[in-house]
Amino acid sequence: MSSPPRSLDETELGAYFALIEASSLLKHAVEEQLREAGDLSYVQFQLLATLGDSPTGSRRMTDLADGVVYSRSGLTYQAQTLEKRGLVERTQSSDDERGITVTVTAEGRAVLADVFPGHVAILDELLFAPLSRSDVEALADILSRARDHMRQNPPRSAKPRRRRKAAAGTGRERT
Amino acid sequence: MSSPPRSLDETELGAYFALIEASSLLKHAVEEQLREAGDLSYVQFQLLATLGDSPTGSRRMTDLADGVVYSRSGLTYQAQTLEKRGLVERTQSSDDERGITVTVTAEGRAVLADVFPGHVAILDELLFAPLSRSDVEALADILSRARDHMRQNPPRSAKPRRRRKAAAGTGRERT
DNA sequence: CGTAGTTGCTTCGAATCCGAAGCACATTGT
DNA sequence: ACAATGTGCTTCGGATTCGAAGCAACTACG
Repeated sequence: MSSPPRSLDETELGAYFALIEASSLLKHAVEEQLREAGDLSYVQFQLLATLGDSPTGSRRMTDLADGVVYSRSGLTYQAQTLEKRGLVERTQSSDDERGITVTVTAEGRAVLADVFPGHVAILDELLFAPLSRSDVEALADILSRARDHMRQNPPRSAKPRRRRKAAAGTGRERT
Repeated sequence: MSSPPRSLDETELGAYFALIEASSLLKHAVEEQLREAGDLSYVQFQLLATLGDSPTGSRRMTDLADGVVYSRSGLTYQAQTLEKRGLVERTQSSDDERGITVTVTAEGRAVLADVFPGHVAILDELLFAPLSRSDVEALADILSRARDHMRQNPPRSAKPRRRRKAAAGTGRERT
């Protein structure tokens, strides 16, 4: 509310840049592996993996969107793409007439299994190779906290679908 | 070459997911702020910031591409976009007839200055708020090492421009 | 000098992504 | 039951992305 604008020191800048760069590089590498091994985009892999993780192999769209950092529309797009390939199925939720339940198919699991070893290998080579055990532990701990914090504090996005009237008048709008 | 395929333990998975999620969330948040504050995409901001960092305010395209994790074509696109808005200028390198030197304009610097405080604020709120000083230091240290390692080891991308002959016949291409 | 291979950047086509708007079902209050 | 509001997902339009192919300028080497 009142924290004065301050600049970042060198360490903070370093952490920020390293975070962005490292994740970008890793993501690019993984994306390439996924494309070659199973013709999957990163999101598609994330979706399949999330579904495979579930005991029933299925989730609702919204839960998926929560798990992956993705826009709803992007999720719809990828779910449709995966469905066309027969890697997932989409069925109406029995509970909620407008809810869609996405389920990974046998073929989806097969593709997942096909891709996974290479995926792990990339992570080993690129991310974990230069890190010690305690590095990995520290990374997991620190970044988990950061992630949880960010999930709780949607910065100014995730608006309630339409700034509820004028309650959001933070004086931020332009023009 | 011979490391047997192994699975990742819980900590490693945690570190990996936390890295991807945290960076995604942060990037999304920052992107939104940049769009609202200065109508810049993340890459555009990175480019301007990189240029602003340089003493002369200019760099060659290739050096820019190295600094940012980006495809060449994407860089060309964004440089053109920024040029149309008058935030950068592109001139032929005197040295190399085919080299392009990109220079940030006064207006580009203005936009940068306009956007920067909000940018820092977001980082403070979302990334640094839940972290201690030593967390930040550890993060900077660990991720810098990871990043440097990845930069040195292009996984299988960054091919010498055309897989030298048929050396890459892994039998993976589909039809 | 001339030819071959490299390197810097752009163009091209297609895929992917997002936010805003829209539609349909659900829930709540009266 | 009805209206008002909230929620789940999709559609739409446009922006951004990438890899592959292409063009032009450099470099090496005979």
